[in-house]
Amino acid sequence: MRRHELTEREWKVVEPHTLGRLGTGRDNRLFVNAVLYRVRTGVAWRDLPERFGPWNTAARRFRRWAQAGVWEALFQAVQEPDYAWVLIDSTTAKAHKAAAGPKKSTPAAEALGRSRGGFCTKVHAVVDALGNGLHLVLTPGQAADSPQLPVLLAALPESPGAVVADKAYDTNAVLDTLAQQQAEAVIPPKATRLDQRGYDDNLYADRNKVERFFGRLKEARGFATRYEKTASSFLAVAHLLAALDWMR
DNA sequence: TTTCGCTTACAGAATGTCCC
DNA sequence: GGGACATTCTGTAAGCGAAA
Repeated sequence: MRRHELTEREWKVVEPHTLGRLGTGRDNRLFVNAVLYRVRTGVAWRDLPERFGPWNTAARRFRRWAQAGVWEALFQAVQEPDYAWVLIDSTTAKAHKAAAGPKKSTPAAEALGRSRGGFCTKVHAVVDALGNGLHLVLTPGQAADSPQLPVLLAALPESPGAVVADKAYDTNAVLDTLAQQQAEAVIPPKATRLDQRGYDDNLYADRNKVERFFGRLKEARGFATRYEKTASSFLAVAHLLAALDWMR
């Protein structure tokens, strides 16, 4: 087995979710390994090693699978969440110049925007009590964090016991959402709040798990820097990495 | 002669399209 | 699903004329 390739155990999990008819097309495992190689090393599609076949074919197949929801389905299938509490945060991925969105779309529609650090995409995530990814959302880099919290929670099949997030999420709208879901808000109040409400600081100390989740994903150069023009392709990269993170 | 500002051409990358 | 090629985008370098 070469570096970056799927282990036997990982392939057994991934294989049921792959597309393609038997007897046609190239080896699905070889293809998934090609995607992993690219995502983890950050090489351009056209620089894909020859052992993976024509780069163009692999690139297009990756997009087809992304549009068919294969990578997202895999991400959802591997989850065995602990909803005792969830942690929410965001990170930014600087966009490579080649990631400028396709002409038929707009930068905002492809989750691209200017922020500190330049042209970038913001990745919002909710992870379970053990620090495993549950749902991911992309927005342009300048987008605020707090409006995405309800979006992330709405994607969960059940309401968590508590939600842990940093001060950026201390808004009335967020607190209302959590109250409606009967989830404890473990969010420090902003310094400007007149009501400096208390929160469970022991649980808040657990917030590093979502930071570590991003850290693990960012070990892949293809996630730390966005090379994809479309949001769907970049989200597919994130889904694949988050799925493999569950198998670690 | 140098500097500035503008335009143009090109390179390099991901994605789209046609056809099989 | 695959092969070949086209399209579209940004950054950069080169070319050019005007002004200092």
